[in-house]
Amino acid sequence: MIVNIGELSQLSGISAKMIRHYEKTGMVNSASRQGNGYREYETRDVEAMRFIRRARDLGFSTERLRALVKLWQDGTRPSREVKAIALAHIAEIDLDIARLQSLRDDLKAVSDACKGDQHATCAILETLSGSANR
Amino acid sequence: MIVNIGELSQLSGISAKMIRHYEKTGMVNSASRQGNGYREYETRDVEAMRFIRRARDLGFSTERLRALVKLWQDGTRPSREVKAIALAHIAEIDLDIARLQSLRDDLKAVSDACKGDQHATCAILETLSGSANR
DNA sequence: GTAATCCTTGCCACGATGGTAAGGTCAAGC
DNA sequence: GCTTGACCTTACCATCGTGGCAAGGATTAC
Repeated sequence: MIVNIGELSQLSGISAKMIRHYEKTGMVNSASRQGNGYREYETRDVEAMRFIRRARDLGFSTERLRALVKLWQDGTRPSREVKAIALAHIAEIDLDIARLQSLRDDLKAVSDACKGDQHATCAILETLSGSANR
Repeated sequence: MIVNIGELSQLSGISAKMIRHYEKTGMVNSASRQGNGYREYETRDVEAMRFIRRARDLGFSTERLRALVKLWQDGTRPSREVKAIALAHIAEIDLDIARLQSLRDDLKAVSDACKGDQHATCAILETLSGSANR
């Protein structure tokens, strides 16, 4: 089954634009071309692009995605290497969550101090302008 | 007290680069210039830039930051408007956290299924390539 | 033959920030 | 008075992932 980029896009859920981008930046191998210059893809490429979409949906960065694709293509990799990438990604997300949570708590505290009525006096602005917290 | 952009940068913790950027994009009023073309700032401007830095540290987007600065400068705003911006920001962060948490859980589940040893068989790659979950 | 739909490449945009380059200005030391 | 170094100015480019648009070629359906 040979498909053009549009169909690959539909089959994988990745825009044609991004497929070309992934090719240009070396995430996937360059597609072979038909006589008219159109890229041609076969089943294996559809699988690869679906792989990439699922990994992308799990939030893997381009860099890690690149490594994952490489390992996926290498039938002899130890699963340890794959897992290491996944764990690193999880650790990063945990950090992001903690950071956001702390930010959220700070923000909540600041916000709670503000009455939020029709008066001009606002604890939030006071905190931000430093008149309250220093 | 009149200071140049470098000193304003030090006093506020915002790079000179970004101060110019904020001016160009209308976040703050254009600074008046000295005879030599240098921007000149006074106490009020230092306060404004500190205000911006604190809000930025709390993760406010440029758009919301712009609104906050405006309200800060308007002595007659009802605190309700300020609080609305803060609450919207909090709600957004809550969404971000929930999204990350869900992502993290999915990732953890996928990762846990992988032995992570020296063998090539890898549940993570199988999940991503769709051979396991559909 | 024409219209519609695909494909190609290339350039510009986003948001927040940093880098770098090329040049003007100022203050201090000789 | 001249050099040096630190500061200031503007302008352009880069990031990262994605979309948009434009100009043009190819294909397909009528």
